[in-house]
Amino acid sequence: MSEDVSEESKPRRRQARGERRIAQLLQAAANVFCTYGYTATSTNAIAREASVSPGTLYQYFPNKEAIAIELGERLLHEMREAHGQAFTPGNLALPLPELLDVVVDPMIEFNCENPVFLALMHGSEVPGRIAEEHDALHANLLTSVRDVIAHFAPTLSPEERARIADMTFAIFKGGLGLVLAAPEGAERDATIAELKTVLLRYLSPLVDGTVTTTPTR
Amino acid sequence: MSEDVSEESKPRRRQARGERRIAQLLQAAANVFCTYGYTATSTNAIAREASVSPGTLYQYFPNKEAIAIELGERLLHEMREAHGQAFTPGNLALPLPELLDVVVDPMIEFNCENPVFLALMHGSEVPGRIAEEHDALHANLLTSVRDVIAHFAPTLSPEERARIADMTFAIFKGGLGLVLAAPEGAERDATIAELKTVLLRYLSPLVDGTVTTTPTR
Amino acid sequence: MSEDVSEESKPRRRQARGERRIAQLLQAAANVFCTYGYTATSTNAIAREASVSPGTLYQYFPNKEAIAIELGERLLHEMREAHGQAFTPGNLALPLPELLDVVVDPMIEFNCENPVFLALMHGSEVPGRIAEEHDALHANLLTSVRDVIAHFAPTLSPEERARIADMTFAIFKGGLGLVLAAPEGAERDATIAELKTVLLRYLSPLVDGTVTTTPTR
Amino acid sequence: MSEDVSEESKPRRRQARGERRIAQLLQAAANVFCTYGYTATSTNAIAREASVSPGTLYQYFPNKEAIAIELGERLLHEMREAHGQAFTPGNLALPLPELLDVVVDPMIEFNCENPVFLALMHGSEVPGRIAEEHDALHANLLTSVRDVIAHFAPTLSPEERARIADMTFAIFKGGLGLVLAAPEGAERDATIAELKTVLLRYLSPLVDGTVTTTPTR
DNA sequence: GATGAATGAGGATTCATTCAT
DNA sequence: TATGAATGAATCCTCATTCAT
Repeated sequence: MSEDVSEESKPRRRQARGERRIAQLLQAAANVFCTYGYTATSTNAIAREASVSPGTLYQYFPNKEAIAIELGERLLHEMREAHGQAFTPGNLALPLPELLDVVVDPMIEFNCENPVFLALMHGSEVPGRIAEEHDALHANLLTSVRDVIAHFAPTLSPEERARIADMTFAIFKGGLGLVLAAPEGAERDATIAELKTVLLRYLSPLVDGTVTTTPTR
Repeated sequence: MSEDVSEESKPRRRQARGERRIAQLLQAAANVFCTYGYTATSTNAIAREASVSPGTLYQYFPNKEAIAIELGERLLHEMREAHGQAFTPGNLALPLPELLDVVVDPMIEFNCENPVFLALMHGSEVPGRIAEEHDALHANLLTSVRDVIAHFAPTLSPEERARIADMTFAIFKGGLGLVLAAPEGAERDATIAELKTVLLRYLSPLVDGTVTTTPTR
Repeated sequence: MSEDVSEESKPRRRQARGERRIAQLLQAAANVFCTYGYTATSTNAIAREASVSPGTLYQYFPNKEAIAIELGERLLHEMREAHGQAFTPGNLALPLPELLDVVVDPMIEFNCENPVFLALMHGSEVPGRIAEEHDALHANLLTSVRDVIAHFAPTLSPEERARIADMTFAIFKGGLGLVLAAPEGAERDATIAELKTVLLRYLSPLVDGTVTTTPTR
Repeated sequence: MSEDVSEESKPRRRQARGERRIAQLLQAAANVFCTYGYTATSTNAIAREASVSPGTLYQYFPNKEAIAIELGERLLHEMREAHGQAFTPGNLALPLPELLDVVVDPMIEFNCENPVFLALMHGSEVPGRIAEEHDALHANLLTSVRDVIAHFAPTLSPEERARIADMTFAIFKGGLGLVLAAPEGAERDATIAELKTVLLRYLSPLVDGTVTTTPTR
């Protein structure tokens, strides 16, 4: 009798358990990645942090890279969902200083709450040779930056736009590192403000579209 | 017998041999660090790259970290020796654009020739928790940046100066990553120019000393 | 409640269901054993092949060996049922060439349809140290061979008979391997014929019972 | 001084040690392969049997398969060196019974002393899908058998010769299994004699070249 | 019964480091 | 000094088996 009652609740509960495990493992992975970096993190360490056996981890992920990928994708989703509206047309119409507030603040906030995001983007620490998984995050965010740049400076050549977007993103990542390294409170806030200053000074000459990329030479 | 002949020449030769070994090992380490990153580099790989047995490596370095430290120190020395005059009083009197050329160009050049330098600074990719060895490089270079900042904007509070120096350095590192990632030639040159543009726009408001750190708020 | 309705129909249905499960699992095991060999086959792989959860498998078999044993027993039964009449008195009266046809052909056919049978007999590939499960198959079939030998050469000592039976069986197994390895069609048929030739030439001197076992010495 | 004395003796001694280790590891592997079979043998078990650490094993062999391959090659060499003259022209001129003695006896002897040889040939127990490493042994020995067959029955078609060689080799392997399973002494000798009987009866009709391959059909 | 999550010991392999020569 | 053999703990990953649901 009771077997027939809820033909779906049982599998659902199972799935729910599985989902919880995955979330738990990803959270654990985030912690360990943050503490030791992606490369130095072992799957066993993740399992230990999640208080599960190594076998359990491998029931949900085929290897460490898959964990990083899934974690990155989820964070990206989360970020888009939480702060995706930052790039809406209405905001794009704002003057640059306000736009920076509207765009940078939520990004910073999100990264403060999920410092593993930056860790994943730093990824395999090899400079100039970024691994696939982290590329995804990179590429995805870069695209957004490019779009904003394109909106503000539509007359630039694609190469110039790409270069400016790369640079903007590099600045942001660098600044974000400083922000995360700063103790929460006034110091962190000041660092955030400083980062916005950099971006504002760098990008404002582009706004009217009359400035060439390399004015110093 | 031959040990008695010249009580100094042999030790000296030994020292010379040792120095060559060390240089050889450090060069090998630089290569492998660049290719695989610090964490993923094994001491055996370094020894192999140096065409030396693992035992020999451990005769000169107690562990992997010591190699990175020594490598960093030597690079720092080299850099100071090659481009240390950039910070001489004469140069500091230059207007900012010229100063940037004079300071940034050699730094970039040096890093293009020694890409391992950036690799070491990225170091253990962990954000906000930089390992000892890389701290040294960091701290050392930061000090230089701070000095320049102090020269240009002597009225700033130490905290502001530190913040600006940190940010400047972060920008430089981020830009340097882009430079190294760009293919040599026009693209790389443009990236270098762009980096200088960022720095110029960021720092020029400080020059006359009338600008506060956070104009956007 | 519903348990009281028909005290037999439900258990029976259950037993029937159980039987189906067992058959399904054994079939799956046969497939996987054939493909990867007994040792390299995992119980999880069997369960997957049977589209069943690992837990279900263990509800019917205590471990991997039990699966092999049961599979062997069932195949033995099947074989006896399908081709057991080969050894009936009427057939034993046939002259050797015809008897070989009558005995060998169905055996070959059965093994072509159930290649796992040979896999089980090879079993744990260890020579001279055959595992329990496979021993059963072995012993059982050997007995049949011995009986036929005894019928044809009743004057031989038990030891000689045992030796000849062992050798006959070894030849058959070796030949069967070649048969299964040969592509179906003319090549396989020729291999079968060749196997019968071997057996005929080996055994025909025994038929009149006047030949000793070792004529070459 | 003493450093210069024997510039080769030291490396040589090292090489000698390495060679000893390799021999020791191969011997250990042979033991374990014989006891548990190739598939069920773990590299750790081999290392343990050789009383060395797992790391040591991997200094000499990249993986388990490489051990099996090297072991097979060495055994093949050894066999050829010890009993290779069995196939010399002079022997091929012998009548079949004598030839069998001359060929089979040393082979049997060698295999009794190196039972791992058969274990390697059984290899991955999968029927009809023999792994590469074991193929080498197989192919190599088969070639010898084919050559002898070709010498005795030059008029046969290549297909028939191949089939007869395959069958002869299968018989030998099967018989060899029985020989190794038999306790040393009279019983083993009788088994050897029986194997030769089989081969003699199977192959003697071919000698005059007048017999077709499949007389029963 | 059925499921599939969970386990943890074990297997292959690597690596920082030590040691005998 | 230099070598490279040796170590053994640690890594990634699998698998037979158990257990809660």
